Amino acid sequence: MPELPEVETVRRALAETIRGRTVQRVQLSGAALRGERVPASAARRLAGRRIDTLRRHGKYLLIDCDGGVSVLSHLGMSGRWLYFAEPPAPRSMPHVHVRLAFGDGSAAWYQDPRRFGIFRVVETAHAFEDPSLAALGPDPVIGGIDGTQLHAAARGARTPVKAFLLDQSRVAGIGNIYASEILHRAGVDPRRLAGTLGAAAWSRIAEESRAVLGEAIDRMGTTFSMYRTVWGEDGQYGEQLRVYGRVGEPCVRCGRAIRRIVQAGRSTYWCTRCQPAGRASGTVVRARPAR
DNA sequence: ATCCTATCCTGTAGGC
DNA sequence: TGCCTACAGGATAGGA
Repeated sequence: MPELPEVETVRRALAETIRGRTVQRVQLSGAALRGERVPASAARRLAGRRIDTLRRHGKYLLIDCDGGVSVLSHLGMSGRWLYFAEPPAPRSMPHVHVRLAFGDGSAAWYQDPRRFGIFRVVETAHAFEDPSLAALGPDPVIGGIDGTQLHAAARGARTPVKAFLLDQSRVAGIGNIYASEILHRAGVDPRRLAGTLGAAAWSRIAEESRAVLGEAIDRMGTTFSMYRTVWGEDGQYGEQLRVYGRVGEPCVRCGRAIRRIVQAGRSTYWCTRCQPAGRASGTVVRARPAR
């Protein structure tokens, strides 16, 4: 569910709310997250720690505490971090797997119905050696990406450009919603093989990646169904989506009906007129000879 | 080596 | 209303 803009929104909100607070008590549901049971030692290592810094790379969140300990968090499809100045009764809210209670009575809870997320306690100094983080490509918002870099990385790649953008080892943070949005704005057919795209297309993709992700962060992300901010609010970028989830609706640029296809088991939305098969390849489309 | 598929889960939307 | 199916923002172990 949550992609880079949603995780960044969560990061900023947690920095506002829980930074500087001291964890007084940690409660675990005991359930496994992504098949990995959160060990009781995780709770022991966090108790008494003060939250110092909140970092993000791609869709991963790092909550750095004093004492050289960090939480590595990934929201999977349905994960949420919620902040409460005054937490509700635990039983009123299902699927909460981690409860951090702070000294001042406030709390941060990690809720994840589908349990595809990650919650690990790692050493801050070695956080990026965790296999999940070590495998990530550059973050388009933190370090930035440019077309030249993407063009070089895609050399020889036979995977469709849509799947290429979803590959977190290539670029970290783009998910299924924003991949469709970026390709629409860049005017690139999602079915094109990544290795066949030219410099101009990659330049547009890099530029639109920054633009789309930045605008989505400004609007606190996209609430398509389950994502919420730490205060339980909807993200507002959904109104700005040009193609995602809009099958059959007219393209905002040209009016042609948006189409949906399935690539690698996931929905892709695109406009056949604004994202023509030939354009990104540099093929010159000649006017049909007059008859 | 590089691809796509199936899979882990629950919640929700839509058809009948 | 209720039941059923399809699908969902992710990642990854497998098989082709």
